[in-house]
Amino acid sequence: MTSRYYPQIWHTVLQIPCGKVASYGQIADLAGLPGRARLVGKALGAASAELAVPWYRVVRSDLRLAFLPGSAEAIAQQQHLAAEGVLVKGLRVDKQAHWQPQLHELLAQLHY
DNA sequence: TAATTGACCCTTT
DNA sequence: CAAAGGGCCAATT
Repeated sequence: MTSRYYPQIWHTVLQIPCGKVASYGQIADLAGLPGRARLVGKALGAASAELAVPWYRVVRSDLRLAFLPGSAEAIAQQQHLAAEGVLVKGLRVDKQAHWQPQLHELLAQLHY
């Protein structure tokens, strides 16, 4: 992996609480890379298993999964989410599971 | 160096 | 709700 951006993207994805999901664009913004949602996808695809990055907690902005419905990846993602109690109604994740961090929460994370 | 490619997003029809 | 069109930009070829 050659990108210098991937580490900060992974770090941000690690911030998503268990049982919650965030969108690619959201992660890009929080990682200080506004407008680079696509890069987040690349970074997740490049993340090795040892990094234990919760890639399955990242979905599209409309809360639908990024994978083709029925694909192996989509099914795996649904299983991971189900294991955390995130319900998926139809093709999209329940809005209730959308991570909406408050400013004070983010600031707390910056406690170096 | 130029063209192509995305695990995307937003607005408008 | 579905599709289209335009925008985005690092990585890859």
